[in-house]
Amino acid sequence: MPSLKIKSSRNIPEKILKTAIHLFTNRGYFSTSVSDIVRESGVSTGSIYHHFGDKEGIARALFEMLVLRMENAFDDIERQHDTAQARCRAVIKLLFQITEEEPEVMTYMLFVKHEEFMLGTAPICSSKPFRQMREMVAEGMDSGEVRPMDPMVAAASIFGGALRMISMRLDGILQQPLTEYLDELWSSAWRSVCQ
Amino acid sequence: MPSLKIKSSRNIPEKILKTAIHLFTNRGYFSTSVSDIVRESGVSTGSIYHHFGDKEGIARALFEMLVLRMENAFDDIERQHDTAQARCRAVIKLLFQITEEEPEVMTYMLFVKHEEFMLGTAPICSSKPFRQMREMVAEGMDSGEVRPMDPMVAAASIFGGALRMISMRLDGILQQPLTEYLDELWSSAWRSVCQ
DNA sequence: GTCTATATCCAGATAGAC
DNA sequence: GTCTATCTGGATATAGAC
Repeated sequence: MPSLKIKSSRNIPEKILKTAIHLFTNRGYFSTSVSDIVRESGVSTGSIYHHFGDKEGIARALFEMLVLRMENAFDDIERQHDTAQARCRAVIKLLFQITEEEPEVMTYMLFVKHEEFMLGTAPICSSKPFRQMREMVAEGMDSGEVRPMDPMVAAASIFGGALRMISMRLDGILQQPLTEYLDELWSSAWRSVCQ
Repeated sequence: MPSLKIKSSRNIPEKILKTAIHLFTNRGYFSTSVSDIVRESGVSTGSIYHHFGDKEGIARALFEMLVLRMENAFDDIERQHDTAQARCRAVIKLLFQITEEEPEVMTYMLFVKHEEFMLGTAPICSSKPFRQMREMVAEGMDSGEVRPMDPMVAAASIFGGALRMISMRLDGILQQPLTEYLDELWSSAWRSVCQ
């Protein structure tokens, strides 16, 4: 499984991105000024604009990078498992792990309203990783693992609980690491759609 | 069931709030200037600051009003139904109705990151309506309607799918009104936690 | 490629007449 | 209570040396 970590080498674009995701997720995009990024990263204004064009460019680069990594991770899951049940469980397990290991990555992917500052961007649930998740469920219905029902309802039922748990964990409402809830949550999720 | 509609009388604070929720949910809080509110509402800068103190005050008034209405609606549900099953279903039905009838209200309640501009505010899932939802599930576990399990996992399992459907509907991914999915979604949700 | 210094603009907020 | 006119700070972005 490829790490989703932002590589922490000393090169400048990566320093900028690391600082940006930290500030964007903790204070919010609009409450973070370029000067804040300059101060926290130690990189100059000029370099930032040289590499990313403008502030929105930083957000865009970050988003594209993280979505791509997520796509690749889901592709791996599809290769390593061949039932809908195993794939969906692996997706949830991965999402839980990322939430624990890199909460800012998960926050930026799921709970930042990108459309507000990245104009013309589709909402996150239209993105490829989300489509992959729905596709896994739809294939499970074709194969008979999942009972016949509306595909959107099925996808929401399988993944909805997990996404709620992630949200609550990131908001500090759950004390235990998500991985400790995995088995119980998965068994509930699967009961909701299995034959 | 009390309407959650913002009363559209001609008094000035209400005009301001109506315009504000529209702009905040469509463009975002930070991309909405007070001048935008002035232009769209026809109310002057001076009046806005007179009534709400500052821009954040508008957001705060809106939030408190909507949370209170939601609390009251949930109180009604608790009075009108006496099983966890009936209560949880009624909550989902209500949320679906509000999403269809007043999408901006639902967007502002659920998908706006209030912490970013209302400093010191707890995340929405710590708010009373969310606690009421979790409480309904916990009571169902005490009474034996819901099988024994972690209460947070149970709540996430029951309401997670519905919240996903709301999110997808507000993002334009679902073509049908949510009310048409209610029966199928509820049957999946309840299967995940029932005995 | 990286930096410092600076220009420009527009946001939030206020003053004070009516 | 409502309005218009105005102030001020800080934000994004650029210029140009090194």
